[in-house]
Amino acid sequence: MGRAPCCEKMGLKRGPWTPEEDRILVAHIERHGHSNWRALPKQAGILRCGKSCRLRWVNYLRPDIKRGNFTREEEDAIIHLHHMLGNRWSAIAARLPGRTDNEIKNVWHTNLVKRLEPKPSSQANAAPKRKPKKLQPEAVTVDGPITVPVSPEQSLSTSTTMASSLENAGSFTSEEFQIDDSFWSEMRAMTVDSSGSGMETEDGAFGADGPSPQATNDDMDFWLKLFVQASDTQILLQI
DNA sequence: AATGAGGGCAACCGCCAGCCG
DNA sequence: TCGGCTGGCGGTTGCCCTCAT
Repeated sequence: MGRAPCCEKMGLKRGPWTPEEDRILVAHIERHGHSNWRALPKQAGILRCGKSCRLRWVNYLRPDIKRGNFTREEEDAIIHLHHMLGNRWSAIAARLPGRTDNEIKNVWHTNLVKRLEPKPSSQANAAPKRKPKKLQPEAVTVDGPITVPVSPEQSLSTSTTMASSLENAGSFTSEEFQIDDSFWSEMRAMTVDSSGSGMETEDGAFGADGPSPQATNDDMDFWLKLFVQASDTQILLQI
């Protein structure tokens, strides 16, 4: 079958979206929905291909998208989910309300990969060459092993379903495994208890030396233990 | 103040799976 | 059952911004 012609072959616009294009797209979707992405640009009067419109909407214009920096909890969740799901960014994004797969993918490749890379000992304590582009006001790092989100709404405060990831790990179903706001409170409290596990450190979730294979196993154990412990108050587990 | 390097992120590309006629 | 169409996904690219020199 023939591949659909791309934007440039059809004389359609490419590249960054203008505010005007954004406005038209949002207005059209709010009015008519997006039942057919291919027909949408023509109906809305946008000189873009449907794919481009969809991407723009999904990754940027959707009203439920949470802009701004990732909290430490979110980053830890990404690391954990990636550990279980691999590069299934959409599956990971589905468990992080307000975050898109593209955003998570970017964060993974720009921040978290480095965070998880084993650091050479000579550089382990070296100052970063560059300062972070943006500060993260919503994540307060303290001297101890704990980080505390300032705003629950900016962490994973909305009801977060981690069911599918756990389904992949086995034993759980969507209906049986729901995490709500207090989950992270539980987690933080337990993080203090399990400070010996090396999960949370000032430098990162896996300790300043990065994850050794053993650390990776410990990480898995940590999360499993965490889920089981949390089940007393918030989570129903059926094993 | 100028400039080169590096990082972050939006957008594109190409493939795949599912739906429908 | 088959082929075409569409939406969705993951990988990659390239521009722009920031920082160090």
